[in-house]
Amino acid sequence: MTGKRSPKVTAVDVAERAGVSLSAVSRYFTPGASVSKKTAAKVARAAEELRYRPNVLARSLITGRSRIIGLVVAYLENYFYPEALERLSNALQERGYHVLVFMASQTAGNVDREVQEILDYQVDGIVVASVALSSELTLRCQAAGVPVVLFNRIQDMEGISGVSSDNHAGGRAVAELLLAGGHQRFGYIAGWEGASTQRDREAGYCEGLKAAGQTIWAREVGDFHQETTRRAAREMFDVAPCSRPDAVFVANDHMAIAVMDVLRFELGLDVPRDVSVVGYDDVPPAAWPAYALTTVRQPADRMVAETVGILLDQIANPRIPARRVVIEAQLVLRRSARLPKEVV
Amino acid sequence: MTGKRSPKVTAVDVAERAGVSLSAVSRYFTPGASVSKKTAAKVARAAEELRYRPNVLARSLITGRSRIIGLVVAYLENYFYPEALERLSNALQERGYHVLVFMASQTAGNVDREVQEILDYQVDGIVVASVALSSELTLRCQAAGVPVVLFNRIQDMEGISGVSSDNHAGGRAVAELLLAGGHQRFGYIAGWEGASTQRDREAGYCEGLKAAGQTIWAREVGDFHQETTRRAAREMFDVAPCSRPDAVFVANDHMAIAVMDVLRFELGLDVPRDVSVVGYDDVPPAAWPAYALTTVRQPADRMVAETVGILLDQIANPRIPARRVVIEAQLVLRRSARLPKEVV
DNA sequence: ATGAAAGCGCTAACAA
DNA sequence: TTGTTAGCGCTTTCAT
Repeated sequence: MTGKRSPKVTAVDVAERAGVSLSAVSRYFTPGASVSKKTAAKVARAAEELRYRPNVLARSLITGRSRIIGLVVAYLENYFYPEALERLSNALQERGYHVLVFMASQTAGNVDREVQEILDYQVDGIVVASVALSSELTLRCQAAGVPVVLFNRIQDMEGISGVSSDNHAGGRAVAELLLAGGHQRFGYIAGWEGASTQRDREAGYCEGLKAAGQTIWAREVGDFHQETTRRAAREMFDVAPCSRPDAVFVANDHMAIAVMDVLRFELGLDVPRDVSVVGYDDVPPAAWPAYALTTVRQPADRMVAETVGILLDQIANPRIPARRVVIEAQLVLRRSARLPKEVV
Repeated sequence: MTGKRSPKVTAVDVAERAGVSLSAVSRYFTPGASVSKKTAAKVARAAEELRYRPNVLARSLITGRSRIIGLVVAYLENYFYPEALERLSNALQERGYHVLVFMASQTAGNVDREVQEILDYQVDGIVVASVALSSELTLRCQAAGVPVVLFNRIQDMEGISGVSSDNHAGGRAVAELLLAGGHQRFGYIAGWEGASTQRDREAGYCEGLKAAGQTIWAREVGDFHQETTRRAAREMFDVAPCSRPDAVFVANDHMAIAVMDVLRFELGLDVPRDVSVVGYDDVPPAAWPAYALTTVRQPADRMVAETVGILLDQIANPRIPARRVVIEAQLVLRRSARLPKEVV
């Protein structure tokens, strides 16, 4: 078999061979168009023999629909995102869409160029994971009639849909758990401070502490980044035992795992005897027995389902207003945080 | 600001406003075309005011190049792949390409439908990660003139490029390490047996053992899947101490981590005192101190660079023959495997 | 360096 | 139900 490259087979070729018109071929490949059984059979046969497949790009030039969804994503090293990506892609694939990936430059703020490029591809919709959009860009998407859904982020901007878990309630639940566990000195390791998720988690945590007359005892910033987080953890815990927190809430699991490693392997502390650690997300490694991380579960499946739902609704009917969906987040109790006596 | 959707701005609109011809606009947006400074300025201005951007889909209809690379991927829960995907996408983005993702149905073999769909999008090239292709499909891609590169898999089929690490040598190096560590009973937990990576790693391991007059003492299959692997580990290690392996090579890190957890937390064994564990890939969690997994590093960066290199070469010149690249894999020594005395 | 015109592969009126 | 025709938004000869 030589590597000879056959000339491109078009619908015209199929039409000729089948002895029908170009439109007949087009109709055969358009779901729900009217073709008689007889012509359908003729087209089917010719198409099969010629190994013809419609060119979706040419099609979308006319229909105005590319069946491509642009996805902007930044932190694939946070294992919440690969999982979300897999589910998102699968859900969209089932409905005949596909995902075009755009990696956001790690340097925040530069998402704008990516989004512009996405628009160039005539995508039918955009999912932005874990980053925010400038209002300028938002406007552009709206002008282009391309719906945008923020995944795992909420933005108070007209016309921008968003799906997230209830970060505020989640943060508050962590505070209550830690309080009930009889802890005294509460640490917090923040994610990147520009992120709404980070802010909401922290606000909920503080509010929960405050309701019990407590406040944060120590605070560091980990920027959603493991190395930065390790430094933050050393800063917070490599001190005299009496001034060291006995509980710490870390803005996500990815960082919390780094914190646990520093605590146990660098500082020789026991988790949870010396320090309770709680994360956020419930990524798969949080469930690995070596960590058994108590955390707040973000239901990726439901978040993806909502994201897809909003997006497809808006594609089908552009006049549907933007929706912001906040999904309940559940505490997942494992071994990294001391429990109140009664619960045990 | 109302959500009014502006009518689509085309190159004709820009031409009119700039007082030039359609071709002038096209040339302005075509790198390396001849436009005078004066017209360029006029077009630039009009385009800016109208917020015009070329429609890449319409362009590719003519040029025959979509600047889209199709990626078929299956196991995003193996953290080797998110990392690879991120690097791949970044590398391609730098060269003006973008990745269209196709999740392969978990049931192997059905990749064919995905690849066909990819072809429909007129992609310029295809990367297939972690799965094999039928010869039928391979032929189709060739006929369509679309180069295919297998990532992390090698297939002995004419016209199919592939990039992988040296799985055979890697497996052999593991055997030698374990032998040097003074182990006596060698276990192996296999990945999915249809995978060439799995077969090569096992073959190398066996060969290494054989060279020292040893053989595999116990063997189970984990299918690249954590739950299956946990069962396999119980089967292998929940036996009388005298008949239990004192070293085990697991076909990848994702599985090796599950094995370590079963060993330590279910069976109460110490790693590496009771059992040495070695994995393959060197995914980020392998370096987390809680595992400190000795493993074989697959250099994702180099593998991606080679993949992109082959792909772009073949896109640029379709007559370039398929290339198979095998990249050296390095042993990474951590704490999960006992070391020979001299090395310590 | 520029414009006119042809056409990429397809769908969507419109007539028949 | 079927075929004819006119484009979708752009690039690319070919003249000028």
